[in-house]
Amino acid sequence: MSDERRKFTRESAEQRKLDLIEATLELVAEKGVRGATVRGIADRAQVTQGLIRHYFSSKEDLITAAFEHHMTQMTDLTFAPVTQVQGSAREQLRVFVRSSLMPPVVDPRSIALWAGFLNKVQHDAQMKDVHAKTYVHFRDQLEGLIRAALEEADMPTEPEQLYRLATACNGLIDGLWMEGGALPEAFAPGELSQIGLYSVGAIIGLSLVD
Amino acid sequence: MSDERRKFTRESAEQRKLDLIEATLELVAEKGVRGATVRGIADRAQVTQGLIRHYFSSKEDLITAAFEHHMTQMTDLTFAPVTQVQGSAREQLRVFVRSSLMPPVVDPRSIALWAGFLNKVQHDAQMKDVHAKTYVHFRDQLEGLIRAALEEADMPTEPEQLYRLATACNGLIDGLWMEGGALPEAFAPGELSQIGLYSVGAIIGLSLVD
DNA sequence: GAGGCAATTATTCAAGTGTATAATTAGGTC
DNA sequence: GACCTAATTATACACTTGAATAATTGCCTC
Repeated sequence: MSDERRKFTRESAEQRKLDLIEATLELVAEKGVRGATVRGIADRAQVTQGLIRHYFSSKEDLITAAFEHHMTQMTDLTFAPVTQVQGSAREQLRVFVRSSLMPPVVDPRSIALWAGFLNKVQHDAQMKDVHAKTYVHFRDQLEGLIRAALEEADMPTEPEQLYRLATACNGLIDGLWMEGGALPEAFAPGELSQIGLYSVGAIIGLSLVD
Repeated sequence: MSDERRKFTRESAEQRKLDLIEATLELVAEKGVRGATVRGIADRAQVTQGLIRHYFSSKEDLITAAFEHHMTQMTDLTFAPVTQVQGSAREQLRVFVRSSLMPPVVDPRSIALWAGFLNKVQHDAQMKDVHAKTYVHFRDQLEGLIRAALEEADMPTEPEQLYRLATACNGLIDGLWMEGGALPEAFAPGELSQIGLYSVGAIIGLSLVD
């Protein structure tokens, strides 16, 4: 019959896994890890629940894969703007701070995912490792940008002091990121970036505002 | 018979509610809201599950009560040290920043609770309201301390600028608080407080380090 | 275009979930 | 010391959960 529909179409393993991971992230953001049920995920990805077990050995496995995918994505999103800047070290630092405090990095969904995964992160060794590595990477990149900007301005800094500056700026950015995502209506567009630039500049003693 | 044990003992409504709320908070911190089941909560509080319905109209109701209890407790914990200081405005600000970045305010459990409740906060109007009010209260108190310290130092500041300073310091404290709770082993005791004092001082232009 | 096999769906299962209702019993009152 | 009522336990129910297995079926190969 001409109106007979395929009951399903086959997809490549990569595509199907990606579909399942993205559906998982949506649901984790909405309801947390325990609220992201295999049936809910399958529905969201428009497949039946049995397929999940075909691609992932367990729900745990899928959750871990989704977490790693998300962390990689966030890292890429955060550092992409900087790699496209050819300007001075100060300009690179400015771009980094600004883009870290704007959409799409600042986003209620990101916060919801961070919160949704935290329990797992605190209990699962593998996820804890990924989380710590991502944090250290972010902090180290920031420290490198700060060091370059200070050297460029003829303000060489002791390693220990540099560590403190980077930790402080990292905390500031994370805190503003969190507040921007948790209370989106509390800040005007660009406000967080402005506050971030001013404050990072104040902390490191090198103004980042024009 | 002399060895016959009471099958249960009656408690006042306040005590039982508090027991249930504390058991709830423990489980939310450990497993999130959905992982805090009525049976698990009842076990933890050493009662049977039916009793929960006797004191709370639903699990939802208990969760909300636990959240409000926790937020009140955190607020008290945060502001108690300041109220016991009679020193200068600068000294009060120092105490506030320092104690906000030390145990028991900085604590993995607090972060876990924050994360565990976030989903509910984002979806439940009542909880969103409590959350926003707590945030605003914290920010306003901080702004007041900053204003007083700056006035005391003969550095009067425009309201708009003051708002920006308070938001930045608030973000900094929240970010360091989050990192201290999420990565406890990454910071030595007192390290976060030291970094916080230095950075808040840098942001507001009034050193808080001796 | 016929096989064949892996991708996908369909069904089943035991355990856990919140809620509702019935059955006990502790502990104050007279 | 016998009520007697509210606190507490005990039991039941309908539904959801992750996982396991069986049954289909799309699509590539020859």
